[in-house]
Order: sequence, then C-alpha cells, then structure tokens
Amino acid sequence: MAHDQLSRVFSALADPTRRDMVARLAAGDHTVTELAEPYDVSLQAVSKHLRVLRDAGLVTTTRDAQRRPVHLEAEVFDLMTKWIERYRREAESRFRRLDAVLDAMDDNDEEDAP
Amino acid sequence: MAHDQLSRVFSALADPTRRDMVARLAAGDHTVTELAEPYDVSLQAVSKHLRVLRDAGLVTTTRDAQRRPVHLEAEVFDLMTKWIERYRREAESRFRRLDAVLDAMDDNDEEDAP
DNA sequence: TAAGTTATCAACCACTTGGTTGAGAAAGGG
DNA sequence: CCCTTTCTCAACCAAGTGGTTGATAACTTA
Repeated sequence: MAHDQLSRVFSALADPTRRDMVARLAAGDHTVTELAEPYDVSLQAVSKHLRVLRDAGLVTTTRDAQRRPVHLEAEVFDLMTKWIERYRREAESRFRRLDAVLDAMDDNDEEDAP
Repeated sequence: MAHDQLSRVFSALADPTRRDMVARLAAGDHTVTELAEPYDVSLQAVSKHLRVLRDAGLVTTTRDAQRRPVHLEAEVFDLMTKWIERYRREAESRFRRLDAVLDAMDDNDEEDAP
C-alpha cells in the first residue's frame, strides 16, 4: 500500500533518524559513514534508511572512489508543501467565511438591540 | 519508535486514505459514517484511521447524539511546514552561497582572460 | 596482487500496521 | 422498554518496518 511519491515522502520523514539525516544533509553533502557516525545503529541500518530516502526522491547519491556522497534534493519538499498549503488554505478560508457570518450576526444583534 | 508529534503527523499523512479524509475535512466537518462512505473498507477500519489522525492532533471529535462529528485542526500543519521550511531554506541558502562562489570564479576567469 | 575501506545485499527476527469479523456501548425513536 | 443507528473495542491475520549479522562488491593503496 501507498505507492505514490507523496506517501513515500511523508513515510520517509515519519522516522526521527531519517529526519535528522535530512536536517544534517541540508547543511551539506555527507558520505554514508559520516551520516552513520552519530547514531547507535549499524552502518547497514543507515544504508537502509538512505534507501528509503532515495526511493522517496529526497536524496541522490553519486560516487567518489569507495565513498557514495549523499545529496539532499530539496525540491521534493515542494510536493509536501503544495499538498499541505492547499488544504490549510481551504480550511482557513472556511474560517474566514464563518467569521464573516458571525460578524454579520453581531451586526444584526446591534441593529436589533436598541 | 517515533513518539514525537511530528513523527505521528508525518506518519498519519503517509496513508492515502487518511490524506483523502483530511482533504475532505478541509471542506467541512463530517461524521464517521459520512467519511467512510467513499472507501471500500469497513467502518471499523475508518474508525482506526481516525484514531491515528486524532493521536497526531490533526482532528478532534465532538458529540451530536449518536454521531461524532470530526473536525480538522489545521494548525498542526504548521508543525510540518516549519520543519520543512527550515531545512529547505538552509539547503537553498547553500545553493545561493555556491552560486556566489561560482559567480566569483567566473569574474576571476574574466579578469584572467585578456 | 594482497589488504584495507566503504557501502550494499541477503536472511532473519520482533514489532507495527491496516485490514477483517464479532461484540457491545451510547443515544434516540417507536 | 425494545429496536435501530452510530461508533468503538478486542482479537486475529498478512504484510511491512527497523533492526541485526554475515557475505560480498567495488575501489584504493601498500
């Protein structure tokens, strides 16, 4: 289940270790060993996390001798931001409409009052 | 694993059915049965999805007789947007710095050229 | 060429997840 | 007071996830 890219991106960022990796990659590229250093898990586990990030399109890897520098592809963030902003805006515009209705009711109250 | 709210929010939105529910709730509140109607799964499955969304703080439920109207809490989106924007900006500012360096190199090339 | 470094693949395991069905709580309508 | 409607809880199951260890690929260096 969940084969679309948006699902893969959300799913990838649901893990704190992977979010931390992304955070560190935002500051610059790193090799797999460098990335693994702060975490108390095997290199293989980190390699697996990177595959999830790669499958989501969040990172790419190139080659430098034995090393595989990992690079953050920040454009993928736009996918999420677009989805989020669309529905946030929709929900907020409903609030504004509701506010308008409530304001109108207040006006009516004032008119009725004296 | 993954107990923080940000993880729960990303994880909740990783499922297409739950994202669709959120999308529909952006247009207005719905009861559980209403929400369940378009999907080819049991009401219990939908109830479970709603619990995940509730645990993430994305929705709240009130009571109206037997019904439990579900309401979208769009402010939680800010949590994600803040996280995303922070690292996107960081990554982009690196690009700008790199661009500046490359521009400077171009300038030097021009100076060296004649 | 042999040895060392860097990273992935494969098999395995405990735990979680999304689905099912069945039972039951909570409220309203006859 | 039953009966219906609306929803959740509980137990179960297949598939997925994050971790492990061991083997191996790919490349550099002595």
